[in-house]
Amino acid sequence: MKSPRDPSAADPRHVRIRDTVRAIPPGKVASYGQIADLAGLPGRARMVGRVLGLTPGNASIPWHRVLRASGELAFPAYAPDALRQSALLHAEGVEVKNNRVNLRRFRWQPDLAELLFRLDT
DNA sequence: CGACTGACTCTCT
DNA sequence: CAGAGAGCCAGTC
Repeated sequence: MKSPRDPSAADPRHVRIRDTVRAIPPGKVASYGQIADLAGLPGRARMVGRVLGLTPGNASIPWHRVLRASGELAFPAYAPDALRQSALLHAEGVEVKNNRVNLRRFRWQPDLAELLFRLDT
């Protein structure tokens, strides 16, 4: 029962973004812009960050697998969120060095078949 | 409607 | 490779 004054929860764009982030497999990462593109929202990288920020930390969404296009974490090194994020990444085998990840090694690059399969189900 | 802000990205130096 | 600048877009005031 959501009031009509709370559009964010029902915004189809937000839903798409969260679904796409959930499609990132463990041990892999993606950039904000990449998620926006895959979600059918090119140019909305900032919106991806916004949605993740609105999402409660206890929600079942791998927010830690999303980084900047440079491979850097979106938070300043040593910030609580950055420490938490790198810990989660390390836990699944992703190396975080100097607050950044080597995208050449850990970037998630789904082909069309994998993408459709993961977004479906 | 205009000004500001920000879990962004690209280009140029 | 670090910094500066500009572009972009949704949300807030």
